[in-house]
Amino acid sequence: MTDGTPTDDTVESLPEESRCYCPLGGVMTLLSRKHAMEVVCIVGALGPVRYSEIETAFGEVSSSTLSTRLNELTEAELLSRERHGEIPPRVEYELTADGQELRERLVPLVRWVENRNGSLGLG
Amino acid sequence: MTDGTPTDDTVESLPEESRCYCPLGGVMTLLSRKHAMEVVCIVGALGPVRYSEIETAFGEVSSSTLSTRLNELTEAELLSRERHGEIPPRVEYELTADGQELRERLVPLVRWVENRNGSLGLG
DNA sequence: CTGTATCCGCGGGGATACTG
DNA sequence: CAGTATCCCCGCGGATACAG
Repeated sequence: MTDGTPTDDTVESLPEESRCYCPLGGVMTLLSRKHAMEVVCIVGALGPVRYSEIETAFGEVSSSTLSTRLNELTEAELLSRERHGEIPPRVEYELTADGQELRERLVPLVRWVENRNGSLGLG
Repeated sequence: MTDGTPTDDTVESLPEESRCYCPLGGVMTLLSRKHAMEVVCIVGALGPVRYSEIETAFGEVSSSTLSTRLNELTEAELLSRERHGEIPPRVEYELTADGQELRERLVPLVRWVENRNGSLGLG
């Protein structure tokens, strides 16, 4: 999208041997951790955002967990951490280019899930 | 897609208040469980598929875990279970209409992740 | 073949306290 | 403010045995 990566994966166009059924590691494992997708969405939606703002956007998440998630995503280069290093400390998180590409794939999924949560009684 | 649900969620068109940063429950929690997304992809890719075929498609997954995942997804009406009830028992899993909608959102995500796994050393 | 039942270990994640 | 360190517990998920 930003780099010419093909994104026209309409399901109909996928060949039988679409390589879906292979062991997914790394990022997929990361994304399966609690609140990981939400963090990506929040940071994407709120733009450059501070730690406490993310914390507030969540109703429920402990600081340790959020911190861990943030580090993992930053480590995976999905998030960038910018320190405006003075006192009081000011740090801003933002999606990297890769993070935005991820979010583009995440948003349709999340929105679809939200709709289902609403229409059925699954939430 | 099959029912007129809007699917044109290009990120650019999303307003600032895109409701991404809300507590996601139910299906999202389910999808965050181990191998859940893979199961959806496998069943989608392999069409009506038997238990043992799914088990084989995974290199590593215990029968209990697979069984649990299958039940959860069926319970959520993302999968359908069809019993051709004789002996030997023959059961086939298939995506429901909802399951296919989900898979449509999952495939771009999964494929993108796979590419990253390949290009970086994250897998 | 298609699962379920049981046991159990490991680690994810919450709470809390504390630091730069 | 922006986290990290620690403790601890729950529950996910693997292994195994067994059932319809």
